[in-house]
Amino acid sequence: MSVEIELQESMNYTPIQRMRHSAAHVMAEAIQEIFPDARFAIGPAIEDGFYYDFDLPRPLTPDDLPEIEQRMRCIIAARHPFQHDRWPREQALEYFHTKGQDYKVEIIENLSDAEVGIYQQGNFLDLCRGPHVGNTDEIGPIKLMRVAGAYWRGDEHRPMLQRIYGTAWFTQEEMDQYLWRLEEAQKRDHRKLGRELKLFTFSDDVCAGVPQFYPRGETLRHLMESYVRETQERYGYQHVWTSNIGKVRLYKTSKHWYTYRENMFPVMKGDQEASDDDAYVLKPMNCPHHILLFKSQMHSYRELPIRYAESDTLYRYEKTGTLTGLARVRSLTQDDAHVFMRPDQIQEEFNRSVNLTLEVFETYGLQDYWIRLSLRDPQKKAEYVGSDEVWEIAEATLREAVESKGIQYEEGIGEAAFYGPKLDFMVRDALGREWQCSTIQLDFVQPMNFELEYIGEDGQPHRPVMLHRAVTGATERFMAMLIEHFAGAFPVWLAPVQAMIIPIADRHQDYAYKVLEQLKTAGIRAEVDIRGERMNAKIRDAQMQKIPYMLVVGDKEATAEAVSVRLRTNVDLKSLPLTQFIERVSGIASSKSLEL
RNA sequence: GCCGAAGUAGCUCAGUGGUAGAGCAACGGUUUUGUAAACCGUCGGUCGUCAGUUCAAUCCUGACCUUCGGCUCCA
Repeated sequence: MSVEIELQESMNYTPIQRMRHSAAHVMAEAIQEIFPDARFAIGPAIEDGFYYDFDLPRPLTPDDLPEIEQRMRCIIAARHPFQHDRWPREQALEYFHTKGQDYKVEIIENLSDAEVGIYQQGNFLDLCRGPHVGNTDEIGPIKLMRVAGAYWRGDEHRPMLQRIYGTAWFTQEEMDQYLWRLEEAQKRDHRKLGRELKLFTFSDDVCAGVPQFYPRGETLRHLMESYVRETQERYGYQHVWTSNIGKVRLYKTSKHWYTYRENMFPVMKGDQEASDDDAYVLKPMNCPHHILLFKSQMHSYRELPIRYAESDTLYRYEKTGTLTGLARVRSLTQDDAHVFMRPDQIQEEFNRSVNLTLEVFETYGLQDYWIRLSLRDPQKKAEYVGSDEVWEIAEATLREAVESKGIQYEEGIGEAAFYGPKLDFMVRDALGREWQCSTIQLDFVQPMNFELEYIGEDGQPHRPVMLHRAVTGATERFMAMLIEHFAGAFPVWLAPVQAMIIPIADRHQDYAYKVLEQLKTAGIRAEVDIRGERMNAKIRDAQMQKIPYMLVVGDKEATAEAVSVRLRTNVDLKSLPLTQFIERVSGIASSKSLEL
């Protein structure tokens, strides 16, 4: 987000945002007291709080926060009024230049107004459009959360500034509630649950960002992927399999090489005499491979659309600093598909993709997502391939398709893929970070790169249009989201272990295994807990593993061919005939119900 | 990749310039249990890796690996 936009948006601050923005200024004053040579960048209100970016003579550490916070409290208690003024542009430039405030000077230079806003509280004077609260004592409880690095203007080629994030609320109750919410969110963190529920792990001896899945995690992956596969087939997709490696020249043809070569895992250069173009890399994306499948045969207009789907693992060398549990990995399994179609089929194929995605979201009970229409940044045309004309057609077509479908969306300028605009489904994780999952991309460019053709009704070759789409995106990232969405308590159809059989005493083990056999025969994933623990301990452990059903078996159950059913919701269903339990679970699992 | 923090037993963590501890887990024994942790005992760590400083390094310094919080990026 540009500084200009932030400053403009600040005009529309809500009361709490205004207070948070004022808190940022107070923090800046505290910093000025500690570091008289500090240079100030920007300090807006954000969701739940505020931040301010500083250029300081030394790095901040978390140990600095208490002192800054203490000084802020003093400033707040000193009841300084926020004084607003408007200075002529030249005066402001002169002032900030004299003060060595280069960042402020740069901001003013980018403003076209004749006058600029100035706010002062206590000894701190800042360039700012405001608005602010009237007096520092109107600022509620504050807490500084963390220090972080941030590039000036978000540009990695510009200086790295130090950012302090803080939170501010009108009342202590709201603050406490917010901190409690953060704690609760941390309990859902998929990295923590992934270890506790024995789903996956990472090893320093493999590769950063490459998860290793335990049996329970693999079961979960497999169920997720099977579900998408079945659904896709119902929607008319055909599955293909392409390799895990490809030659550099393939990705040069698709132009991916020129944008992403730094992110491709090199494998080897085969023959010493071979050219660089013949070197191998691990497959970073499927599109060129699917395109080869299409291109290697003649196609009639009657065959279209052709929908090739593939769910396999791609490798991308993501920068180390970007890796985050399963949410950002270097080995990602995309439920990818490429549709080759006639131009007149775009609308229908788009609808088909959207419907497929929404159906899957519905099954998972996902509601906390939003949709972004990702467009090209017209200021940075060089970063995209394809002519203006093609882009205009693609963007207009996609926008028209979204609107005719009646979908609510927000536009994301500069969020397009390098070959075309897309529709992205954005989901939030437990800690409020947003991740792109599903995506639908319209592409007129790759068919040109590969000179794709089909034979039309007129007997002449025509160029097809492509649709790239992923339903859940990457299995890994979607799993991260599901773990957090369900807090590890997966619906029955997804639970790696659906039932834990708990024999009360050793003499009940035979019956427990008999129950296990019958459950397995019925396709229910179950285990017997034969450890020498007491029943209470076994129940506790199954509960902590979020296993949907705990089946306690003792003398009564053995004689009655029954199981005593306890749900992970603490509900006790008492003794049920085994056949009745099997019927119940089978029904819930096959309907993918979220009930127990 | 950049800024900052961190890495001690399988997990959660304590600790010190003189080669380390707790709880849980695991294992062994006792107990044979009716809906969220029985009791006793045992094992377990070249303190992330490699160099350097030092009589002596888990502790200090450097590089690297990995993780965490952000920034940038995400076909």
